[in-house]
This record gives sequence, C-alpha cells and structure tokens, in this order.
Amino acid sequence: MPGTSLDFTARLRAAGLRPTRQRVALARLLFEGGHRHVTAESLHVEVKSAQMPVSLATVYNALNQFRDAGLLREVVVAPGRSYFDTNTGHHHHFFVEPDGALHDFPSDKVTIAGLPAPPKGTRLSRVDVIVRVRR
Amino acid sequence: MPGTSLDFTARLRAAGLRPTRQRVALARLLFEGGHRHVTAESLHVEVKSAQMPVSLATVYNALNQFRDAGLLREVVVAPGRSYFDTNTGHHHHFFVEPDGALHDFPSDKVTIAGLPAPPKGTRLSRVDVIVRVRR
DNA sequence: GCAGTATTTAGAACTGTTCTAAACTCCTTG
DNA sequence: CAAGGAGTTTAGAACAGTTCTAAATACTGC
Ligand SMILES: [Mn+2]
Ligand SMILES: [Mn+2]
Ligand SMILES: [Zn+2]
Ligand SMILES: [Zn+2]
Repeated sequence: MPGTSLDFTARLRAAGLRPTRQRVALARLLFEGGHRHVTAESLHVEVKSAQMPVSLATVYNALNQFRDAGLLREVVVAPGRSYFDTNTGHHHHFFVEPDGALHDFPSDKVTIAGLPAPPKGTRLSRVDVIVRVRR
Repeated sequence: MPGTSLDFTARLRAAGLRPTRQRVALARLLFEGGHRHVTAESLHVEVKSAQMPVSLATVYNALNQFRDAGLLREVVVAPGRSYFDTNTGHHHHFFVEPDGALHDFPSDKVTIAGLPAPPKGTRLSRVDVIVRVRR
C-alpha cells in the first residue's frame, strides 16, 4: 500500500528520528508528492488546514531536524526568511521577485567554468546559483 | 585634497541624498578604501568607535538608501542577516562558513553556460553565484 | 537668518526564529 | 502489557534583525 504513513515511519526511523504523529504528518506533506519549497510558516498553515494541528515550534524543530538529517536542504534567497527544499540533489534555483517563488533547474546542464580556487585554508562546500527574475 | 569629505558630499548629492554629517561619515567608512562587505551591526560598531556616533536606525536608513541609489548592493547568503556590498559591479562571492566572511571574485573569468530560460512571464534580473566554503 | 522640508533619533513595534520548562508520547524493559 | 525514562511537543516567552513612530534637529533655498 503505497503512500501510507508506514513509508514515512521507516524513513524517519532510518534518519534517527522517532516517527511521532507530528513528524509523520509533516513528512507526508513534504515528501509524498513532487519536490517542494516551503517556509516554516507556509508548512504550518498547510498542516493546520489538513486537520492535523502541529505547533509552529514543532514545525521549526522538524524542518531543522530533517535538514540536519539530510532529508531537506535550506535555501537562503531573501532576507529574513528561510526556504526548505525537499530536493536535496544537485540543482539550482530561479527566484521570482517579488513573489518569493522558487523554481528548480537541474545543475547537470549548467556548466560553471573558471571558478577561482577557494581561499587559503578553506574547502569547497557547495556552489549555489540563484537566477533572480522579475515579472 | 583627496580623501576629504568633499568627495562624499558631492557623491551623495549626485545620488539625490543630502550630505548630512551621518551619511558623510558612513560613506567615508564604506567608500574611501577598497571594496567592503558590511552588515548594519558591523558598520554601526565601526562608526561608533570612530568617535562618530550614529544611531542604528540611521545606519539602516543609510544602507537602504545607498542601496536604492545604486551605491551599494545587498547580498543575502545567510539566514537572518543582510550584507551590503560596496562592489556594485558584476562579481560573485565566496562565503566562508561558519565565520560569515564574504570574498569577491570577478565574474568575467567565470563562464556559466546552459542556464535554462527564465520561467514564462519573467525577465532575468541577476545571476548570483555563491561558493560556500568551510575551514 | 528663516522657513520649510528632510533627516536623525530613541525607543517601540514587528517578523522570523529559538528557547524554556512543563506536559505528553513513544519505546524499551521487566 | 505495565511502568519508567528518554525523547518530543507545546504555549508562550525570549531573542535577533529590521522597520516604524513621532518628536527633535539639521540642511537648504530664499
Ligand atoms: Mn536554522
Ligand atoms: Mn531592506
Ligand atoms: Zn530546489
Ligand atoms: Zn562583493
């Protein structure tokens, strides 16, 4: 029976997180469809309107834990608000201002050549490309 | 007499901003040396310790006005804090985590090929490349 | 100099996020 | 199939960064 909470229970356990009612509900919203970009506030609204009340603090806790567990990645594109991205693979973003909408694009067709070497004493961690667009 | 506040007075006036004592002091700190990346808080500390007390609200006002006038550009790389960049030309950034240090690199040696077309109904505004590195 | 508008300022307000500590729940063990 | 205990949730307080308010002050054009 696909789409069941059993999947998420196992997935959370594998990530070292107890599959609580709240985390399973959030994981289902986040992971059962296609890739998503949410903010804490938007996910909180969503989980509340799905007859599944979860406190805002728990939404923040879960997003941070999911990110730390590698289930989500955090995207910083605008001041004062973090996006969480269910697509943890290599990819980049369009950011539509002023809406705040994020759209993925695959990084494998994009070639970035000529990047200088990291500053002395540092190792490369990630390259983010943010293509800002306007209506 | 180079390095005088006269330069900044003229530059502010040209940007449509009255050259007040506070704005001239901030402009001097920002623009008289090489390119810089500051936060409101860091600039506030700096201007205070230069026997030139300016309120934090004024630092925020000035940074936003300088940015709106095209004298600065705002860089968003970390949640909860904005950087302001005196280098308004085309360039990209190394971001050293967890220090929060920003380093410029020129964009003219970097080639980004294969970027997809902007989403329907949007125009390209800017492409930001952030190379995140760790110690 | 004066008038009038722009600017500055301290402090309040606001937003997004984290913290606190008490209540609750999952899970292991007996 | 209890407890018991560690992990989790929660409301609300606290916090950090930023913006707002409205009264005082400083530029500027006359
Ligand atoms: Mn965080
Ligand atoms: Mn701003
Ligand atoms: Zn994404
Ligand atoms: Zn820069």
